[in-house]
Amino acid sequence: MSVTPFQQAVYDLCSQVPKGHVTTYGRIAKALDSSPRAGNPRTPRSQLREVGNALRRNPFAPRVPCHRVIANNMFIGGFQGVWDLNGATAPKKLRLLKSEGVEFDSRGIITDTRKVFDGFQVKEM
DNA sequence: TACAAGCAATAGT
DNA sequence: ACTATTGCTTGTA
Repeated sequence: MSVTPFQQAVYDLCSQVPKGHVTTYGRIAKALDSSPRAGNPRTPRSQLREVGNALRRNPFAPRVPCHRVIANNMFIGGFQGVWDLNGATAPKKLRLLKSEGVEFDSRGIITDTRKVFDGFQVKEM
């Protein structure tokens, strides 16, 4: 499958998240909203799904730090399409993030919300 | 090529 | 706490 422009934008934004930081779906959606394409009125709500969709497919599996994307409610979120801390992939995501300096509590909530990255540079298309 | 269904969520009520 | 939302991606006919 080929990569769509939307996915490129999403992955680019994901790549902008520095090591040891995380971001949220809302932030990405908002960043995308800052570089709208004419004639495409969209709302952050719809973009959330698009972002999640793109990341879930994740054609750039380990190349894109999709594990640095968490939910806006500070929940770590899912991984590889599985939204379950007891799943097979979530612990992996937790360990990955922890190795980068981002810690979560036993419920999967980030302990240091200051590590949420919010300085996306919107790339012009 | 065309159509239909689904989605790692969020905001508002 | 629950419900509604909304555009893009993916898969199949």
